[in-house]
Amino acid sequence: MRLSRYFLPTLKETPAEAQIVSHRLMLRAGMIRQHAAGIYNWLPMGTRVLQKIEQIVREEQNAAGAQEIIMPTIQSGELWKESGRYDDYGPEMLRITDRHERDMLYGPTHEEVVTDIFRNNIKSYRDIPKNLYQIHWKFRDEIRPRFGLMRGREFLMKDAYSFDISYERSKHSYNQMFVAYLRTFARMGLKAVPMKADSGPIGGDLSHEFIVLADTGESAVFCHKELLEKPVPENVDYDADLQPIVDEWTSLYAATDDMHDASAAEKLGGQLVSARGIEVGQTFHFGTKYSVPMKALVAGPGGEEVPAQMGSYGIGVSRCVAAIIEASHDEKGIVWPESVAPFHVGLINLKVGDAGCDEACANIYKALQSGGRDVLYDDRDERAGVKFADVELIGLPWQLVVGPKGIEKGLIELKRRDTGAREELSVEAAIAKLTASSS
RNA sequence: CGGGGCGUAGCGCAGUCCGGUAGCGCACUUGACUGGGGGUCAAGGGGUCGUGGGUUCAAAUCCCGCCGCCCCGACCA
Repeated sequence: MRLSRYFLPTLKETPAEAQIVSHRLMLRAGMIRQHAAGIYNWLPMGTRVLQKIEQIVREEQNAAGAQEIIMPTIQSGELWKESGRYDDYGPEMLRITDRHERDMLYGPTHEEVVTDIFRNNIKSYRDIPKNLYQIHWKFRDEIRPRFGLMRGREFLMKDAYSFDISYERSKHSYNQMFVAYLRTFARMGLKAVPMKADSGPIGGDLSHEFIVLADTGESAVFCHKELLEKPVPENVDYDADLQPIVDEWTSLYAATDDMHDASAAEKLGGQLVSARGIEVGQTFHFGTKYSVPMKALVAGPGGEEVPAQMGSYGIGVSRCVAAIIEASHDEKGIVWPESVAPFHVGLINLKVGDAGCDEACANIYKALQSGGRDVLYDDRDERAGVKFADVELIGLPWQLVVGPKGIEKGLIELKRRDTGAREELSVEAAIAKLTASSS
């Protein structure tokens, strides 16, 4: 993409309403603009990152055996009356009446709808397990939206729902999502620690919040130091027994504020990490909470009808964008992990109009693109300082700097955003280096 | 919803106390000079001062209502 043609309204100064770093940087880097309290427009730069994250989530969900569907954003209130939540949910649910005075709502979550899909189409234990997920927009009319995307009212969420014949079997579905989450967040460059969560009135131990440590986190969290360094599982066979992996991750102490056991944590001594955390995902087994009232029954091997055992698994996709920035930025701006960066390389032409620079940049631009790299080519007729500041603000992993002095010697500069390391090399060597590894 | 703060040009702000017809920096436009880390010089454009009403010869400024945004709290991916 040529920057001169790209819609990228960067800001030198921080808008007054933005208090936390991710919100500030997203506004300054031209990723988002606020539409109303807790509701945002996603501009091209933000959209690219959001889609990168979405794709990682999608790939890992698919690998774990979940199947993507799309459910409506506007739902019928009838289903919610069936489950009993229409009256329970409260003002957080945005209620709408259509022209025929029917009760509708903008979905804050989709247990009812997915349960309805399930019961209408699945009748036998032979047809399950099933895990259905979607990635789309939810609306929750928060009392107080704040912190930009961190607590918006409208947000992009991945929500998966598993259906099993028995509690024992549903544990496997739960474990599949648990392991998929470990991998998903790691691929985004996030260190997300699974922490025991309050599973509410249902009880049981099958609920975890996946927490990213960051100073601006909304809640206090505590965990064993080792959890932050633990490598995530590779080449997972999701049909195999995943319990050992889950046990390995859940045997070390980790708890959010409301689940914190001070005396247990004390025993860790110097191994205890006490920090703030951002919740980026949650896994939750809720059994027959919806399948019983909504009559989502399947015939078991003996012909008896039993309610499906269900679980739900959420990832705050748009929140992840903010969480990644909270976890990865410096005084100059965002430092994107390569896997979610909107572009791989920022190509800076220091002297637009100089024949040598223009030609070298055009060649590099073309070569990198055919090598599968996303390149943001700063071909604006601007001073060097402006260009460097912008490229660093938007946080691309690599900078390629092409200037007349270097070109005379056949050299350009390659710089990493995260380490600041820079080297001078030939055009060919730079292209080779940037197209070598896949990411 | 309780408490606090803010609304003046795209962004950051001054002016409000003490009423006299709107200003600064950045951004933007044009030209020249420039060119290796948020340029220089010159000339420009852009604002019903959130909104409705009131007081007054006169309101960004004083009074009343409303709307919006931000922060702390209760609530939450």
